[in-house]
Amino acid sequence: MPDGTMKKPSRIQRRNRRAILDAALDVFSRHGYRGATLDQIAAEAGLSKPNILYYFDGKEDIHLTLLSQLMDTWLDPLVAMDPSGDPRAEILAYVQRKLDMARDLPRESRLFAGEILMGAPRMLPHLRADLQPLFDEKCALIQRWIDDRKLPDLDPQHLIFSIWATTQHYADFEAQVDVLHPAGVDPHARASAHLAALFGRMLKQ
Amino acid sequence: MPDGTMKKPSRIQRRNRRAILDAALDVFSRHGYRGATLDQIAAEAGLSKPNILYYFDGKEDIHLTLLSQLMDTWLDPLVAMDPSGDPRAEILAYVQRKLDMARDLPRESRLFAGEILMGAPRMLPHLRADLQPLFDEKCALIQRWIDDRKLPDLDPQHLIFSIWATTQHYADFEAQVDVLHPAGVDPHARASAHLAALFGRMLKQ
DNA sequence: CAGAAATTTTACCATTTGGTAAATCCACGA
DNA sequence: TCGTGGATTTACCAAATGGTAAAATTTCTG
Repeated sequence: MPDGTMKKPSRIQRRNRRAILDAALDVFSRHGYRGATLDQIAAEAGLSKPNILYYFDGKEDIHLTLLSQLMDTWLDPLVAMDPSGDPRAEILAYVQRKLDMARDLPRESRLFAGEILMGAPRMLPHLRADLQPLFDEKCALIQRWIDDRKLPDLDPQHLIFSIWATTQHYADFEAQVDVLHPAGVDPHARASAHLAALFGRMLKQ
Repeated sequence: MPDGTMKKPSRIQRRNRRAILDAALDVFSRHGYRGATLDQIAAEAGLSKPNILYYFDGKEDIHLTLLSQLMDTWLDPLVAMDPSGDPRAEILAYVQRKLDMARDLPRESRLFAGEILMGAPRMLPHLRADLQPLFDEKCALIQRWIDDRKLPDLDPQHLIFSIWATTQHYADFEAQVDVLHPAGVDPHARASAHLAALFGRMLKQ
């Protein structure tokens, strides 16, 4: 059993754990936690069900491993918001990074969205441990910028909520966007310009 | 079997169908389609499982009935956007109505969100039949307003996407908002002011 | 009230699904 | 090359779950 022990993982272990997590990300993001089955994950990973249970303690272990591993990637764009940069440019760059992530990592976005939508039963501790401190820190940073008259008076918390909502919308509600968006135009380019205008105006003195 | 026939439903039928749909809305919105069980719905409705299958053809029938019945309510705020009203006021009023709905009907919001998030497997026809024509109509209306110089140049489609995203965020991602939002302040009032500012600036000439 | 119709319960069933035990296979270092 | 530990498969199991048949009960109607 590769779990529990602190031995360095073998080549086979690394390969298979990666394959399982990648398959699981696919299946969980498309069907949700309850809708996903170990058989689906096993099939997509090219392994047998007992074999994936050789690498993970169970369905919940896979899900939780995914969530924790992806948390860092997910928070990176916010971490990169630089206190020494120009406030307006920093926030607008953050919007674009988040939008790029929605395009490049839609599975990750939907995985998190599904978990939050169901009340974050398995992720609440992670939210409090990882997300909340970062969120508070960046809210305080924006508030400082406001106090220094470098930004107009606005609500840092709800500004960040709106950035999350508008950018992740393109990944999480892709099915709806696809139905409504006219074919032939690049939704990402349009979204990018639209969000730049929306938040650009909001941040203007 | 009350289904199929066109007889007018009895008092008992109306009462029990309502109880089932209300219970189902609760359970589906909290656990998603796959995560919800007929036993849970039955328990919450105060009926036995075979009894709810006397009123509905199955789990999918309940889910589909809910989605269709709620579609009208869901689209009402957009329908109410008046072509003869003041453009800026109409759109800002729409934002507030959507935000109020996220507060007053969070179960409905999460039900739709879950369905869309999973690729809208049971709702795609409804989206094309009900949502798309309305969406196109209102996009055209906003475009007319822009052409008439009553609104600044903006992207109608993505403006509506952003309104949906920011307002529904408070219902769909409530678990996250609850973790991050400071206790003791009314998130709805703050959100209302924030969104009024965000979209108000966007719509200013 | 009597009978019919509608409603509800009891007792099931088949499938799916997360998970396990044990046998088997295989890679790799001595 | 051989043996050992890691990796994989085979054959299961118990619980959960969507659904059904038919009996029993309640409600409605004349």
